[in-house]
Amino acid sequence: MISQTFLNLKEDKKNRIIKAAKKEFSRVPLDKALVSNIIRDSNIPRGSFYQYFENIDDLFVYIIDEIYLEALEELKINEDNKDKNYFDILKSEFFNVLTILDNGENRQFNLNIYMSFINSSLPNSKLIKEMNRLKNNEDIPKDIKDLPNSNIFMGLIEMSYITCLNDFILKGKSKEDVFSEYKNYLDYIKHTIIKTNNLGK
Amino acid sequence: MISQTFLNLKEDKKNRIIKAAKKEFSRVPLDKALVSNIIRDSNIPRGSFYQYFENIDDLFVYIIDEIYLEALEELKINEDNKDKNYFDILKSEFFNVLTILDNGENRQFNLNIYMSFINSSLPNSKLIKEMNRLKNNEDIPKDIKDLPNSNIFMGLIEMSYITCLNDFILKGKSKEDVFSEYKNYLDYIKHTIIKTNNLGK
DNA sequence: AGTCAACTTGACAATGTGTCATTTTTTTGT
DNA sequence: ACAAAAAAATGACACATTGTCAAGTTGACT
Repeated sequence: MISQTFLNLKEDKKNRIIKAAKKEFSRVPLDKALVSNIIRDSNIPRGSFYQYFENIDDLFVYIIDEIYLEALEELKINEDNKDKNYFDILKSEFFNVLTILDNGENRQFNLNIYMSFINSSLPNSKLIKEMNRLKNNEDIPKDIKDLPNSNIFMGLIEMSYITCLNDFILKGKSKEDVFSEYKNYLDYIKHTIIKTNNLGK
Repeated sequence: MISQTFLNLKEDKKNRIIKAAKKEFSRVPLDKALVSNIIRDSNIPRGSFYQYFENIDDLFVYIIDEIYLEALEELKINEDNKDKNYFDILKSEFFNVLTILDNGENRQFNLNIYMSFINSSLPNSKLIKEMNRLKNNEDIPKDIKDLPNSNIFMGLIEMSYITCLNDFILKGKSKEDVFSEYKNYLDYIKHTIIKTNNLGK
């Protein structure tokens, strides 16, 4: 866990460290990130670093939680899901995620974060907990939950999400292309559900 | 590239190196594997290692190509796809892959290989080239290729494959469970294709 | 001014990588 | 059979990185 000592630091010093860390996490994924670079760039002694953080993972978790949880909160506030059907909600949620990530300046940073997520288990991250919560979504409407093959097409929906996100981040496809790809998958799935189950809406 | 010098080595020495390397790649994914461990275990001097291999990736590629390409070849020979429809071929191919991987003794090894694949680009690997060739499968029957939404459900099929492989390797599910999961997805997809396109068979 | 806990610091041991000059072995030409 | 040349083997070395720790500094409170 991050130390109280770090939290108590003067804003200037704290910001220098955060800035240097962001720079390092933009350079490479967590795996390859070096404490040495961060202490050089932020101009703090080695000993201090280990006073503030248990290790580099600790700092990583602090930074991503700070950045993405904030962005996620902001989107939630602006979201209005009344009068939308389930598939439309999914689409707009995906669009929001793309919007957070589609920041030219931070593209490499986001890519490295994504790779770090794949590779590391970061049990202390609030962001990861939040993402898992979203994954085991409890907001699935009852009529869909009750369909005979519910678990299968919920699986297909999740796969589509992951695949499209992968295309965006790892294959560097544009936001527009990927969003349209996601919509196509969802429409196809929705279409087949209606055809095979004679559902309205 | 691996050096001719290594290939010319006496069997005994070569095997010692391969054995030590397999041990190391079973311990951790490529990222974390140490040359130091391999030269200690195989009892060769540091200089020799770098005489034989450019770096540790080089050795890694050699070993996985050796192991998996062989296994892949063997399966191809035994495979008889006559009189099978496309979905059944996909199922038996997936089953074969599971069979290669479902080796209790090498489970950790396989897991680490899989993680290494996700994390590293290994352009010299014949196995990776072969896998990409399989991915852009040209054996898709014409009637399926010509369907209106062909690319979408080909996408769904590929996603199912990757998801189920992930469940097997990363989530540690059993071969049986994962195979049944894969069949469910494929049957669902097949079913919806038939329903929506009125295809026979 | 004195005390004490909290904070800071950089030198250090431990561990790793890749290189290279030197030595040893093998091959080649006569 | 022997010398020269080529190939292979070797380990010390320069350099980089991590995490620790003993010693020094600070500042709040008495």
